[in-house]
Amino acid sequence: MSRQQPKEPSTSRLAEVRAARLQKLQRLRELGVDPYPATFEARQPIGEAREKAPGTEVRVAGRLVLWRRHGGSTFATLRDQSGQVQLQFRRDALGPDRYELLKLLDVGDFIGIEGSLFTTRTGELTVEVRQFAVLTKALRPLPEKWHGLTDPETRVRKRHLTFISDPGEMEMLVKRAQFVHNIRAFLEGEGFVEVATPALERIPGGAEAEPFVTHHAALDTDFYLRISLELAHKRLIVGGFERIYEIGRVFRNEGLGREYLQEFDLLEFYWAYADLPALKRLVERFYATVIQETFGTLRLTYGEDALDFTPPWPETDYLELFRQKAGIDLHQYPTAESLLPVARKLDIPEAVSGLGRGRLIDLIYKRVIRPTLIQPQFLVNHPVDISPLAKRDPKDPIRVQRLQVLIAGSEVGNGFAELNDPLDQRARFEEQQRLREAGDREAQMLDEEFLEALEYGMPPTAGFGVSIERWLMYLTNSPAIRDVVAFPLTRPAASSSPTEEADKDSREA
RNA sequence: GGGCCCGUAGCUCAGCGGCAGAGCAGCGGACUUUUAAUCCGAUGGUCGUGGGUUCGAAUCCCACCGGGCCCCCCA
Repeated sequence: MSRQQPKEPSTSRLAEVRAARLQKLQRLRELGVDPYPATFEARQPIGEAREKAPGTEVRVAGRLVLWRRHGGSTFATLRDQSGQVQLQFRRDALGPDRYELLKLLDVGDFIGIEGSLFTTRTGELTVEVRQFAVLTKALRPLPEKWHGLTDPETRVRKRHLTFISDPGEMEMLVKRAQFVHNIRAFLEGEGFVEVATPALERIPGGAEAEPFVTHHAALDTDFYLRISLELAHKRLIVGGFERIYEIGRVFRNEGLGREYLQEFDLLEFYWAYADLPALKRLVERFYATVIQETFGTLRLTYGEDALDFTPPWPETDYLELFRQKAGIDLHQYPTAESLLPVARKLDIPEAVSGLGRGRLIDLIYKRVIRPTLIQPQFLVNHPVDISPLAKRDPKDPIRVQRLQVLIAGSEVGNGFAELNDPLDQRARFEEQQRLREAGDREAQMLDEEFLEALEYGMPPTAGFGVSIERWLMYLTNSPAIRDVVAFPLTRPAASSSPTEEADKDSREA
């Protein structure tokens, strides 16, 4: 990509370091050493090499992370993903010419080495290097070897440096991979088929959230990025699928916060002919199995709280909860107008007229009630106002057949007996549409295609959804949800910072 | 979007109205079992950006940019 020698920024320490490394690079080439060879054959992971007995020949490769030069003997620390090991280079073993080459290496370079294992008198397992090869010359210095990289902004903007200076950070992503693998394994084992549905939609549905807008050039048409997987999945159920799931990236145009991402992986599954009690049993088993297999235990802690995922989990009644924790009997407040003064009395400034009854209930719930629900539990019997896609409870039509999984005061799973009455669904969309027109940007849009599909008939179906990241955040005791993703969203960096200028110079050269 | 705090060398940090500092890394040198190796020497700055106050600003004030925490909001 870069065509010639990059131009140097005139006045920075970074530029000097880089110039010195470029000179070493040039020198290597003059000596006939390829600083970027294609391969290093027959390498073994350092972690494996460390298991061998002293005297064994090993062949390992990795990044140089520390140098200790002592005249005719040089110690270094070499690291790969499996671990690190000390190297010793000796002038009398390598010969003066090869030993001189070490001067052209820096911390940060990748090298491959061959040598024999021994233990130093201080007990450190070490490879005495017989041969070495440059695998990649690095041009920029690594973060400080002792303090590492602590600036939170740099850590999030330059994730590669975070992983280099703090290899433990990689474990989160490895854990996530295992977690997702275990989720798939469980659902496949239950006969669920993985499907893939479009992220570009004309009408984003299935959740209450503000969507991102994008544009298709050839069609000259705006599309939305999906905010959930739900409506496409239900159309598949209409089509005859009985057990489907997807782990799909969804996008929500909302603020940044410790519990929120702008894009995240949503797991949803739909299960035809299953009712809410069956769903509940499955979800309990699902969580317990996946957690046990990923973490080896069902007892985890989040912050101050000890969480126990051992089934069965308690079941909490939504309306009863309002009576107990807030002293509100929701049956007494059938309209938004009657509920509004109650919300205002609870000191909820966002409660304003124009909001629907459902939003008011949701606000009271999220502000006053949910923070008190710590242990894993099912929240059931939600009012119909806050669940426009769930089936009504035949015994009490103002409630729906829904279950939410709550962990540490947060929603970590949401299941429904899905609404399959096309006329009821149309009426609820129309109510949402009315709220939308009244200014609620998170109210759902009416999706005519979906309604038409429902008119062909969807069998009774249970559905469930959970954010992989939110779930993992609570399981791994992470203070912020961005801690469980590789590259969380950042604002564009200011172009005027010195670091940025240096970056720009090297790109433009 | 609101409140509080932060931004000084590639990295980690001092300095908080009077010459821009240290450690690590880098450069030169000594050193063949070190462990953040050690020792000697030379070097390194748009003090986030812009404006203002002042004889004088990294330091005080204002705005902006970026970040962190707490509210708020969508799993």
